[in-house]
Amino acid sequence: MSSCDCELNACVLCEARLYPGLSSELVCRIRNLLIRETYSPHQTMFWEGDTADFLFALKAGQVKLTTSLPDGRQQILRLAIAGQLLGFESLSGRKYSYTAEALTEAHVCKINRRDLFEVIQQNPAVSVRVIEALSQELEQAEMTIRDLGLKSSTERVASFLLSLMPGCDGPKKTMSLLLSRREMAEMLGLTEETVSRVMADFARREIIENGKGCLRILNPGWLRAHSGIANGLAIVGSWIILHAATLDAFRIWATDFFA
Amino acid sequence: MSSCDCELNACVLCEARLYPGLSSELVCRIRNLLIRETYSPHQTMFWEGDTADFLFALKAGQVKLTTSLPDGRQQILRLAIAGQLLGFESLSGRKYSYTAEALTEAHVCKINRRDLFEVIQQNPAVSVRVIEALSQELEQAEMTIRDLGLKSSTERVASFLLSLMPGCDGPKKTMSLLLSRREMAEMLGLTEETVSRVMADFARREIIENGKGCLRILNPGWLRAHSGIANGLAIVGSWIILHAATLDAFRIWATDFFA
DNA sequence: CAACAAAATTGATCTCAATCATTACCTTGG
DNA sequence: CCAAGGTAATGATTGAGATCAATTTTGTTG
Repeated sequence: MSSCDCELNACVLCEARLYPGLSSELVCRIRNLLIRETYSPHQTMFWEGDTADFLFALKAGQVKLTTSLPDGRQQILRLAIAGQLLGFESLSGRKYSYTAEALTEAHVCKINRRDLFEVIQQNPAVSVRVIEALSQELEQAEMTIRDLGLKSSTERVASFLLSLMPGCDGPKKTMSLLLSRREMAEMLGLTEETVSRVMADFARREIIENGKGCLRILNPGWLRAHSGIANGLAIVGSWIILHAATLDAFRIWATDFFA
Repeated sequence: MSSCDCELNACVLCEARLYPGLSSELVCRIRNLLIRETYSPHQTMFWEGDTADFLFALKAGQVKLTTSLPDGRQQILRLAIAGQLLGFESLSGRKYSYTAEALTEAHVCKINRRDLFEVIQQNPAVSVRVIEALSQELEQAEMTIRDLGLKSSTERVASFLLSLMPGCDGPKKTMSLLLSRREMAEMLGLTEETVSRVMADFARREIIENGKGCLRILNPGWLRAHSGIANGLAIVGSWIILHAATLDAFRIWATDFFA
């Protein structure tokens, strides 16, 4: 396709994440509908309430999604990462339901909502990818609902910190913390002060170690045990009491243990 | 297609919601992959942790989606209604991430996960529908996140009651309340007692009137004003102070008012 | 570097909702 | 009829986290 004005391999991430297994011809056709953009840190991609003309695929970087009640109370819905889709929530509505602000430099592909329909109707592989991405985001959102509905402040901060750990491999790895205390509070449904206190407590117990804008997790095991995802299991006399929800995890553990 | 063993118009909702504009031939082909099922009230469709072999489309009825932490704390994620999809969150994983229990008699179509991929790859119209449905569910989930993160107990109960109102038309209409106090609490991130107190308070103020399993909203305006979605607006001297998030709603209100 | 502003920490107090406990109110079945 | 068990309402008390306030730390700018 000679009218294709983009090199095939220029947009690796985009291609890898959205168009695996498509012919180069098809990719090119789609490419012409896509607009690539880069946002710098703290730049706002779009505002809650704006007319949602474009939908976005995040190729690299991290984006903060915020919504608020009319009286000004703010909630961070999630931190979008590479591979996620932005703005699809407004597919049937007309307006963005949240504000999207880049935390790091962010590379996106944006597409007009009409063009999107054309693309997904013509490219089954793309629609499968979109469905998978949306399903995963829905699952993640539902886990957030669970956490906000059930967890204590300590558990919320603990699970948040764990969610920052890249591969759950080695402990003691320093990593960057892009959010301020206020933003952490806005994510976790707490106040700035509470987050600060919990973090200070963690540091005092030598579970974490925090410098400016970065963080080192010294004791991920403790965090896991106090993040609410720990197994509910009690030993009373010669009885082992465990919650039904834990049964499966226990089975695996027990099999390993007694092998 | 003679091998089609179902009448075309037997499954109106299913067709209407998932397959608009498809040829009857295509619909028939898809139909053979679909399994229709009916669940009675309190029957469990699937359990959290079960292998997710099937995905569901809810055609009629109401289904409660519950998840829990390993120590037994429970959270209702949402009440699924006709037109919504169930189990898609497990599309890339292997297990259901929540338990689905019918509240009313529930009519569903279920489909094997492999067959689903075939269907959406062959039928662009279906995938568009699925994408729209998932987007809407994601938007709804994000609104729930906002509510759990920000709202007070009164605001939570008020918005929950409003969400039960069918068409926001006339007030004073009696409707059925399918959830117990405990279940309302599990939805709203509160305790049974708190919900009971707030409801009693509403009844005392003559905002609602509640019998067993049913409910009459006497003053929807009050509920709206106290559900957290009310406009943030204060008048100080000759100044009108309003939050940026309210600006748009205010503009519309003001235009009407001064016309 | 001083001077200022913003972010973070820490302390004191308060409040809303959780917790604990009791009673009332149903429904169902013997 | 009462006994039993489950749901709801209500009271008394506690407690986790919010709020208010002060201080320290960090970052920014002339």
